[in-house]
Amino acid sequence: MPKDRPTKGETTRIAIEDAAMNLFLTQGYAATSMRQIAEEVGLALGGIYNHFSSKEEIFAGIIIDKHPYKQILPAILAAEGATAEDFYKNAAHIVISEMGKRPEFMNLMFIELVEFKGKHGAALLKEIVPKILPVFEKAIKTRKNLRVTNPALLMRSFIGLVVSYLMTEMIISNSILSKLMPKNTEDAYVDIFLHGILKPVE
Amino acid sequence: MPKDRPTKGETTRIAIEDAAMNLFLTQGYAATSMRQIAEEVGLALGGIYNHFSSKEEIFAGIIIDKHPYKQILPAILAAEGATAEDFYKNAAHIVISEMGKRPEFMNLMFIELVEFKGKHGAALLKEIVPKILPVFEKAIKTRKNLRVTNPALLMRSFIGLVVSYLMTEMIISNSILSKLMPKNTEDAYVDIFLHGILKPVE
DNA sequence: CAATAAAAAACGAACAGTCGTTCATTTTTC
DNA sequence: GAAAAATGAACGACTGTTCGTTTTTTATTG
Repeated sequence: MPKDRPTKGETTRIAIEDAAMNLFLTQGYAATSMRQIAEEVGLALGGIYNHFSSKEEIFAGIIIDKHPYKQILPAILAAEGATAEDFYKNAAHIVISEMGKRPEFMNLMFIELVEFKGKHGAALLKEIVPKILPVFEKAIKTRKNLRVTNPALLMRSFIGLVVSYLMTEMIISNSILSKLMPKNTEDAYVDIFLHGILKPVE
Repeated sequence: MPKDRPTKGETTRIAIEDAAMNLFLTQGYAATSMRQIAEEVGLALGGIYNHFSSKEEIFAGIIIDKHPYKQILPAILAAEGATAEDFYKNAAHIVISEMGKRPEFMNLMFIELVEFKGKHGAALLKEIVPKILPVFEKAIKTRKNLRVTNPALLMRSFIGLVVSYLMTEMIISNSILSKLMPKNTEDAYVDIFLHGILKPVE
C-alpha cells in the first residue's frame, strides 16, 4: 500500500518546525520571534497559528520529532554483537560522534532545561527509555565481565558519560583547559568509563 | 587594620546581584526584566544603570561573585590527605552534595551556555583552573595506584562525573527512570568513576 | 565636630521598538 | 461545497536603555 502523499497542512507543519529549530539553535528560544519563524517559512504571522497553538507547542514538537536518537538508536543496536568492552566502546563512540555532528542538539536540550525545567524532556525519555533499556539488560545478562549489574544505573552512567563528554567539550573548547588536554581525549574519556581511574589491585 | 565599611554603592551592587540571581533562577534570564530587578531591590529602573551598564553585565557579575566553588574549594583541599581512592570518593561526595544543596547553580550555568555560549563560563574557568589543577597534579605524583596520569584529563573527568551525575539527576528526577534506579545511586555512580564498569581481568 | 564642595547614586519620564496572540476575512485544498 | 489554510491588520502589553534633574553620600576642609 503506497503511503498517501502528505497534505498541505502536514508539509507546512514540518516546514515550521524546521525553520523554528534552526532559529532556536542559532538565536535561542526567547530571542526568536514568531514573526521570524513565519518569515523563514514564507508565511504570514497569523498562519502559524493554524498549525501550532503557541510558541511553546512548536518547541515541544521539535523535541519529539527532530531528536537525533532516531538515527543513533539503530547504530547502537547494530553494535550489540561484540564483547561487552567492545560494545560499550563502540556504542560510546557512535553516540559521541553522532551527537558531535549535531552539537546544536545539546543546546536544544539545555534550552529545554532552562526554559521548561525538563517538562518536554521527560516526554522524550518516556519514548526513548523502553527502547534502549533492553539493550543494557541484554548486555548484562550475556556478558559476565560487567561489575555493574543494574540496567538502569548502567544506562544512566552511559548517558552520563556521553553527556559529560559533550558538555565539558563545549565548556572547555573556548578555554585555557583545552591546551592542557591530551590528544585522543575521547578515547581516554571512554576508557575511564570502562576501567575507572584506579589501577586494579595487584 | 579594620576593613572599611562598604560604601553605599557596593551594598547596592550586591543587592542588585542577589535580586537578579533569584529572578534569573526562578524565571530564566530572558524572562526577567530590568524593571523586576529594580523593584525587587527597591530602586527606580534607571538607578540600576549607575551600577551595571547592561543586563548582561549583571549576569556576568553573578557568575563570578556567586558561584559556589568558593565554598567548595576549601572542602576539597581539606580532603587531600587520604588515599587516592578515598580522596576522590570524598571529593566527589563533597562536590555533589554541595552543588546538590544549590541545584539552581546548575541552572545558572545552563543559562550561561544557552544565552552566552560559554563566554562568561570561560572567564570563570580561568579563575578556577589554576587553583584546582595543582590538586590533581599532586594526587597523581603522590599516589601510585592511578591509571590516569594526565592532570587535565583527570580533572576534566572528575568535573564530568559531577556534572553528569547532577545533570542526569535533574533530567531523571521527573521521569520514569527514577523508579528504576537503585538506592545509593550516588555511591554507585562514583564507584563507576573509580573502578569502571568492567571487572578486572583475572 | 561641623560646614563644605565634589562625586556618587537615585529618580522618573521618555524613546523606539518588539512581543505573542487574536480574529474577521479571503483564498486554497480536498 | 465544506474544511483547511493563509491573510493582514490590530491589540495591549512589555522590552532595555538613555538622560536631564534632584537627592544623598562621601571626603576634605576649617
